[in-house]
Amino acid sequence: MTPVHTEPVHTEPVDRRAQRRAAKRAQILAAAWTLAHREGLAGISLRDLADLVELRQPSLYAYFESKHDLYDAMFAEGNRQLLARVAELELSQDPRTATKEMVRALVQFSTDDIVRYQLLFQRPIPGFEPSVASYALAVEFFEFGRARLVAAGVTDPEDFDVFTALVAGLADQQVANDPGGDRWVRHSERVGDMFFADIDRRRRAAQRDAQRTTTRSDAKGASA
Amino acid sequence: MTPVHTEPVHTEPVDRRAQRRAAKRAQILAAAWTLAHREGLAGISLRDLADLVELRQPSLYAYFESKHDLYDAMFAEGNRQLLARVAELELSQDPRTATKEMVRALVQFSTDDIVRYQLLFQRPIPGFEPSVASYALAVEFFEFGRARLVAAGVTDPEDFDVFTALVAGLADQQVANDPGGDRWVRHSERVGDMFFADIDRRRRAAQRDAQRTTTRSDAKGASA
DNA sequence: GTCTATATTCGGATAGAC
DNA sequence: GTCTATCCGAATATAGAC
Repeated sequence: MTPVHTEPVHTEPVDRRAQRRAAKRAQILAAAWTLAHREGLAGISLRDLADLVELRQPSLYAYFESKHDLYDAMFAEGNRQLLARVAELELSQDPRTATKEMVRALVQFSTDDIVRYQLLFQRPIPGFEPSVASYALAVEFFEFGRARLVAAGVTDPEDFDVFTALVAGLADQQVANDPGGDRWVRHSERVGDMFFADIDRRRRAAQRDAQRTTTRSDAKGASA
Repeated sequence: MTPVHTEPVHTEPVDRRAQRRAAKRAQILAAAWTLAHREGLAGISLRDLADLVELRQPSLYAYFESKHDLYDAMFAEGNRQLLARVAELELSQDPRTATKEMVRALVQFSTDDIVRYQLLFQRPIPGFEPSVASYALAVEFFEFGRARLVAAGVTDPEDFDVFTALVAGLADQQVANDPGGDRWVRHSERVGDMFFADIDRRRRAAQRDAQRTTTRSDAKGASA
């Protein structure tokens, strides 16, 4: 009963301690997602969360500095999942096909978990702003998307704005009106084709204009 | 000072009473929008609201049965404003042009007041569902939009789903990333053209397929 | 690191006098 | 219809013992 040495009890290797701590943190995070699915993101209460992981509510503060800190961890986790999803995609060699595959993956990812979608792409928690570290993950995905479009020959920022609107619209409608389904997911390729057809159409129009200007004003001079 | 008859004081015509009441209700509603712009939709507190209209907080219950009832009135008002906006549009005779004008008007309407947009098109208040009467206004606008597309020859529900996604995407990106600006508003016509070009392109493809089937199997027989 | 106990704040809603 | 007074609930966060 009465230990002769208290030393051995306290000499649990630091690695083990950190490991146990990380595991508990992960458990709390998982429980937070469960609660968010049940009550909504804003509906998570630290009391309920503590119950789920068999802790008292104040003990959560040993793992997260505040509720916002918890949201921030969820935001980071969601973004890492998104990055992992696109990383495993085995994209086509054809850059346009690859772009459409990415669009579908993103819309599918959105409908797979709508509270995750809300946390990543909407602002459902008043006052919550991700930390710079977490936000960097979001930027990383954004830049990945842009790179796919650049590879497909789309470099104009205006074109990219149009593209983001198309993707956002598919995801938004999917999540809002057919959560978990595929009513808008299945239009991903079509919308991608629509976008590239528009790019081509505008390029032809621009070429035609340039042609007309050249022939009319000066046979082969530089335009003013 | 001391009234001989109390009667005249109480015989204020019912019309006047109702009028005063309606005016106060409108004042409260306007104050609620002001607060929503300042603190967010979910950030409205009945105490602050009462302060703004020089009432005590419980007195608000003489005008609204509950906070949800207040949100419902705001939801209805926003939808009436949207219907009024499109009603005054003087749409073009050409149905495709008219459709694009409507798209621009909706995206512009969204960026004109982002909390109104959130209330009408997102679900920022957990647990709030509009009443049937208010929801009917939203349906009315939806049907107006569908009628414009039918007039433009677009009747396939799948096509309409794609269309709603495009519009939702423009509004969503506009509100989220350039509130009050026009970074996505200005792409309204382009996206409309993109959509109709896609409709045409798919029709040509369908015709070509039908042609090929007919010529190959039976010169002029009905397809199986 | 976990606990008990509590501080603190704030919210919507109700009772009942006038 | 408006008021004062109050209820009731819920939430995050902190203090301090163990």
